[in-house]
Amino acid sequence: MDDTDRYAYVFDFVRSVPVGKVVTYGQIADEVYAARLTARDVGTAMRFAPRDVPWQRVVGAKGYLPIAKRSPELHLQQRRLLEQEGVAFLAGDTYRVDMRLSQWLPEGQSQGSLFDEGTT
DNA sequence: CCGCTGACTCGCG
DNA sequence: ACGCGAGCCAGCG
Repeated sequence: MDDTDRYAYVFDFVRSVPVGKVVTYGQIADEVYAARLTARDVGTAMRFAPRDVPWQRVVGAKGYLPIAKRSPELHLQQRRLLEQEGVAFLAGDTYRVDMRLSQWLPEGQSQGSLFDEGTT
């Protein structure tokens, strides 16, 4: 693959994320093996994301929003966009998305929490 | 080509 | 549960 196509896999994957769902940087790096990128590179890729890419649906591990640390403004916008799409945040925490409810799992992937659900 | 930075993660205290 | 440091590797000056 050409270097110029490297991020294209990432962008395409993000575009495939349904409204109301989110994916993590690490998940993308792992899922889009064709791009051969690390989670951090996915973050770099998002800076180059075309306008038609729903960047707000990409979150950090555990639903944390890494952008919050660098740009409070982008963090606010991301949170607002996600809330519009119906993505739930953890109660009293504007920095974390409720991954159990909103993480998008491409076909085939099993959600570990389905087994851990009955914790009580 | 070299060194630093960063929209990340994971592991340890 | 939380902060901190190390590892990673592609951009950028």
